[in-house]
Amino acid sequence: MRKKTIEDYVELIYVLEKKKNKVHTNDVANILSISPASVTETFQKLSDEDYIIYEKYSGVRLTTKGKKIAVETKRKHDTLKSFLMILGVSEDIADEDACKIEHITNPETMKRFTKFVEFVKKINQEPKWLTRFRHYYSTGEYLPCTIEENNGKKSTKNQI
Amino acid sequence: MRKKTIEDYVELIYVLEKKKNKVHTNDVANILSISPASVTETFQKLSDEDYIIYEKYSGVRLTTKGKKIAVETKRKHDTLKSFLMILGVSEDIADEDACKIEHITNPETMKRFTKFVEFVKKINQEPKWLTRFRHYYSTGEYLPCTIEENNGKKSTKNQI
DNA sequence: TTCGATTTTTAGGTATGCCTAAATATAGTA
DNA sequence: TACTATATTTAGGCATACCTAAAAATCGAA
Repeated sequence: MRKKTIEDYVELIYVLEKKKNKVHTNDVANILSISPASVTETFQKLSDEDYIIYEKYSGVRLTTKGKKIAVETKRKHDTLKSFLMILGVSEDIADEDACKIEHITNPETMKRFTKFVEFVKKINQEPKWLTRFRHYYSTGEYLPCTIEENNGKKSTKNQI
Repeated sequence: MRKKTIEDYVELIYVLEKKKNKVHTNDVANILSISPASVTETFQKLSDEDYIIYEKYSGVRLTTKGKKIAVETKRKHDTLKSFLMILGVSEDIADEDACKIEHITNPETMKRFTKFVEFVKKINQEPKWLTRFRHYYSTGEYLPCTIEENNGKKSTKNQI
């Protein structure tokens, strides 16, 4: 796997803190699939830079600064995951890709994604255009938007 | 800037080859904003791994293998850029973000993006739902889809 | 056709994020 | 409480992608 960023660490610590109070070297090492020794090194670095409070052998907690980054990153992650799933990406892959994309996108791009997710979720059902997209994705067939007229017949007059 | 991948190099060489026949150390160094010495190192590595044909002091060309990667990467780049621009991201930022995202997304995700771009571009005008999305983005106001009925009046009955 | 300017390569160095092995601290149980 | 198992840290090492300075090759103009 790619090298881990500060954001990866604080986001993970943030998630684990909800369950465990203190987050330990081994917890992080197992999840990130790296050696505990490497986690210790990074804890020292994150502590120097004031993202976490770290005392040897006793686990870590986020500082205010660390928590801020964590919350922002988690929010980006969740938005990206929703965004990808709206397009039909499976949950596992959406989660993986969100993990990678969350660290690199421009704030403008991120804002577009956020608004897009909001836009799609404004109404309770799946929007018709999205249903048509899914149909196009799986069959290759492009259906024009058919509209239920008052008389119950369909029309292709007003394509949307 | 982040460390450059093999894909970054071959994609750039591919683009430059169209104009220059042979691509030189300095061309690449300037564009990637790294020292010519570093480019030489990477050329040696890419040559060892059969992505480019490299002879000292004489520039490089892509091999078949290198060109294949380059074309794939460029296609991903172009698709991502279009995708982001459809959502309203400005061209410059779309280009930058495409550069980063192109290296990391799962093929499934990439396929969804590709199909989405196709879907939107199937018809000549901007789809109505997309117009409504842009409106929502810039004003925060969620307009339900209004349909021109045969009698010329608008209705919000059939929301799409 | 030679010589100065430019390009490219080589040599040597730095920072970082990972590793393993060994040392040390802590925790749980007898 | 003491001992063993587990968790953590330290020490030393490796690979990589960058760097600068200096050497070497090439180019182009007089």
